[in-house]
Amino acid sequence: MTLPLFEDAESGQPWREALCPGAVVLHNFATAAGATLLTTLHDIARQAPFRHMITPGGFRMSVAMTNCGSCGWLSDRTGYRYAATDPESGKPWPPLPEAYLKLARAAAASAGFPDFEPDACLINRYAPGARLSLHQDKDERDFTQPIVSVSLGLPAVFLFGGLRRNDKAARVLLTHGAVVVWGGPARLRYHGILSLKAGYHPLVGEQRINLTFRKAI
DNA sequence: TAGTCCCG
DNA sequence: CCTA
Repeated sequence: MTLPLFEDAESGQPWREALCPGAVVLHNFATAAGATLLTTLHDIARQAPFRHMITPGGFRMSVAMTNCGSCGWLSDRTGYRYAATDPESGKPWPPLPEAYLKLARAAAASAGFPDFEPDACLINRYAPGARLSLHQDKDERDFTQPIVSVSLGLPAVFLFGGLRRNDKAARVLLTHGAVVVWGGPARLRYHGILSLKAGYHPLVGEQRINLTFRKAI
């Protein structure tokens, strides 16, 4: 339950970094589970391929996305929303694997959110140069449920801002296995990812994968 | 006419 | 620029 506290990011040992009330980074929390998560990811991506969605403004997102779970996050010209089916195939999104659910619940509980029941997992793939500018996650119904974000592969700089877009954002390096959990007073904080720097990760290759768990409905 | 998770 |  209580995670050991280590100050050495390179040790492979878990350690926690508090960002603000309601938000914490659990470094190396998912490092051991990484290989299993990625094997399962290949099955999901075969059923629901990664695609570059279009924002309501008509712009192509640099991050490639897919989903698993009973609903998935979508963006197109008409706006942002959750939907039970993949518009590319008309079929339901692949189910949320039990291993994903267990990891998300464990991370949430470790961060002080013991009753997290995610129904959506957005899967983001960052190639070098891909980024996500500052935004809020506010398409979900219940803001008492936290956000759980799992990083795999290449490291990326996470921006964690305030409740207004112009609030100064903290910068946190998220390496393979890091899990960020934010909820409560931090639930609607702006966040984003800086342009991914090229590199090679032994397990994931030349990319970064992010799994974002949410209770959408 | 507000919102906009784009790029510069 | 769109659309809601």
